[in-house]
Amino acid sequence: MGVYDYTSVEKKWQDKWVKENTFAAKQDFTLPKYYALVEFPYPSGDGLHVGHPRSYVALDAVARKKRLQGYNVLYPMGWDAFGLPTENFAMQHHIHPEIVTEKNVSRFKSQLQSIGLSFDWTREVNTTDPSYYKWTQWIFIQLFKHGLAYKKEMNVNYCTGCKVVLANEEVVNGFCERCGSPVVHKTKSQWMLKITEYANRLIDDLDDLDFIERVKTQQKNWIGRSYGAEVNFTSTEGDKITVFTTRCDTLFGATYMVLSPEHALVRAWLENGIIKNADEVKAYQEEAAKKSDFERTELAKDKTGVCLKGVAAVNPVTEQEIPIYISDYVLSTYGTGAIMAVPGHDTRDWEFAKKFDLPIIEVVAGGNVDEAAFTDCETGILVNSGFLNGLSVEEAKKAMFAWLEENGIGHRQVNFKLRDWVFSRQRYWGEPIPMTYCDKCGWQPISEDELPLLLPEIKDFEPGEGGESPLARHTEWVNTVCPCCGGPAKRETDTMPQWAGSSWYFLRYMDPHNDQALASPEALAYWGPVDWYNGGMEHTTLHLLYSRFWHKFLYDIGVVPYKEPYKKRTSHGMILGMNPRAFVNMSKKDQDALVAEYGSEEAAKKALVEKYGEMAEHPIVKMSKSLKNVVNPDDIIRDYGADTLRLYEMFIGDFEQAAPWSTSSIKGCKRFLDRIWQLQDILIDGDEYRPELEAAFHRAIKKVTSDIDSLKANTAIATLMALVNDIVKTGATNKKEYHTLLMLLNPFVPHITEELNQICGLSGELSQQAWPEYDEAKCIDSAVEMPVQINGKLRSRITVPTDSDNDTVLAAAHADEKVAAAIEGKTIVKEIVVKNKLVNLVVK
RNA sequence: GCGGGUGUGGUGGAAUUGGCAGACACGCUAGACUUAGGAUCUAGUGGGCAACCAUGCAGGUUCAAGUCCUGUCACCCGCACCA
Repeated sequence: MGVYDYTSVEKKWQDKWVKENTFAAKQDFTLPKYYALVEFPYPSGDGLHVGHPRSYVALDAVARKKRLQGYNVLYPMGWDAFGLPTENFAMQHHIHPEIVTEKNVSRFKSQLQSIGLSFDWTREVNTTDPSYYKWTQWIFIQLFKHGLAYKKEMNVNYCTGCKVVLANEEVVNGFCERCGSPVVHKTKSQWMLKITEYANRLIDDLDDLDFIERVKTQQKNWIGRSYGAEVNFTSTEGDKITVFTTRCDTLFGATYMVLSPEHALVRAWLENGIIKNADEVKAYQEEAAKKSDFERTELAKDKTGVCLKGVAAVNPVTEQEIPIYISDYVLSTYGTGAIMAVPGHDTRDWEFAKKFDLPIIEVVAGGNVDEAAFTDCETGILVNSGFLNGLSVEEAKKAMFAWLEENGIGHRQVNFKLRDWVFSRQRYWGEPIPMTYCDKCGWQPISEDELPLLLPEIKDFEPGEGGESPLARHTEWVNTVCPCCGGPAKRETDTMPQWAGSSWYFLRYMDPHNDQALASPEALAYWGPVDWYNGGMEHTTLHLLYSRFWHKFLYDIGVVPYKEPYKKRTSHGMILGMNPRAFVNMSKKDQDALVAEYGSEEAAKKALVEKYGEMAEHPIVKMSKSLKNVVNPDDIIRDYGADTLRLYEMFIGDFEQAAPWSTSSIKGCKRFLDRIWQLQDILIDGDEYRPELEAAFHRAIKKVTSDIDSLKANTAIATLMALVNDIVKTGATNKKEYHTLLMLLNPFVPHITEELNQICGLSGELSQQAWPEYDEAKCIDSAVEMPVQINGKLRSRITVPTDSDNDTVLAAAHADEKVAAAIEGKTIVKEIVVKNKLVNLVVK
């Protein structure tokens, strides 16, 4: 039948699918539904790289299989198109971001279509479309009306590169997650969202979800719930100093206190002249304020601080006076910004106490507090602790809670690491925040029937130097009337962060053209929640957490009928590339040249590390533009075809694991497809599996069916390769077999399978057929080959009828020549037969 | 430091409840067909001449361990002075 012309065949089917909307979800809400979702991309100017399709193809296979199994499948795609790179590109090239976005979207879309993904393109959404962001703004207004959006003057992370405020989640080691510029602190008035209000539910509700474990633990750690107590100390000046502690059992061992340098009491005491060493204290405060987050963590090992002279605290349980220090190891943003220090049983306090020569009292026996803090809560027994003596840590905590409450000194308290979400960005290319400020009425949302509040068309979207939004310069837009009193008011000029539009997009797919609501209640009830959501690990504490928060809020106000947006969450591993700077990846010629230059291979490698950093030691690294090791899917499709690309991405390895791209391995996938193509030459009639292949087919159906659902496409494909090998060995295949094979392959390689099915006239379009069924009873061959072990070592193999009883199997084993020779003259101690698996004879 | 994960041929990776380690593929070797081969096909391919030895390392349980238990090492990812 000649060579397979993948280019024209793939084009033919892709055009047909787009033209006929073959994969559009049906509006029939009585059918069983399945909602498969992949994270919609940010349409950057670079186009797709081979990492994108890994996620898309995996769920495409799931979606295609579910359709064949009779589900009404929603598998949508859209564009998360607001964001900085587009805006930066637009500024550099003096093109409006809207035009840049449009261009990028059309490139992405044609790339996705050239992969043959079965997206429902009738439901495409775009976060920058006013008919979409109308509802993003609407949700913000609801958040405001329910007290979950508030404006606050606060210390924020400010990226010196992007000139924009960042959320905590966007700061990595003190640097901007996106551009890598240092992040500094600034005080700015910001819109905040009270995600902390949902902290408990965001943790607790994880229990019922089918999320991969690392996503759950990462979210839990990020939210960082800890159970403890708030305890009130008093100062010698009569102030109440509240601390948070998880170890109230150690209160008798609190020998000093530490406040964060920013603590309000320190400011008050300085103002009142209570602190005698004010200069020293002020100097330390300034020093601490200057440090970036990065410096603060870098210097973490070495404790610094200043003792406040002229004021002390009283330990409420010992009634002893203890000194008060300020130190930047106490964070103003966690707990109460103040701690009771128990050097005997907290590592940080211990280090601090050693450095400042403070008393260390052992209150939990079991370690040696002179050498190190004893932090074991399991085995320790309370000592030197009055009424707690002799108790375990757990018991002592309970007793202390009771004592604190009885005496009005403290109470149980739960604290979180999670901070409220900084929601303002001083940028142009984002959703306008639909709020106005009036001197009389304060902040007011604009009337909901004025939504969407359109982003005004402006030309100068450079950010202001002082970190001011570009919109602020457009007074004709800024000046408006107060929706409350009708007086003069000003619009909010900050825009929403990139995460806004993606926090609810999966709901819009359910009913994307609705102009009365973000989606109809019927559509929301039918399609939700998302059955399977796949996306990157990097979004675990960003998009994934944010969207769970918004969803819970929408649930609370009755918009959505279920409290979690996603039933199941998985995460694909990255596709890695060759590191051209690693010695082992260089051509022989370049290696020789380097060896010649530096004298030896070792010296050459060392020189590379000096030149490029440690990275030069790793042969496999992330793909990046700077290394020029990015593989473009367009090239792969041109050289091998979309089906080969799809097959390879699924075959490359464990889906959850990172995998290096290999240009040679991909050939194996191409070869396999060519063999599938060639099978048509040996096609014979027949509408039943031939006996010699029947069991193999039933097993393959079973394996592929379950493997697609458990993200093991690699083994599903291996099974199909083995099946093809078996078929080829028989020298022929019949129509029934070929059709089943093409059906099983269809979710992975839809083009070639549809084409072969059509050429050979096997059935109507595969996309309209029913998924093959298997019969458990027929998965088993009539005879099995069983290994025979003597003392656990393989000695021979016997073939017996399947499900033979032990006596039959043993008789066959003993009849075997090699076995007989091996046990010659030995005593049989034990005979083990595992049905259909193996025989083991234990001899002496 | 805390949390999560991974260690299997030259490479990517397979191995239901413990039950033939290395499926499937890449690469490599030899051969065939070819003017040619970076195409295709056939055969071979963990190590060792063998007995045997092999799943990071050291023990243990078991008739039987990649899988279970104890200890240990290495690497990767996330968080990181969170009281």
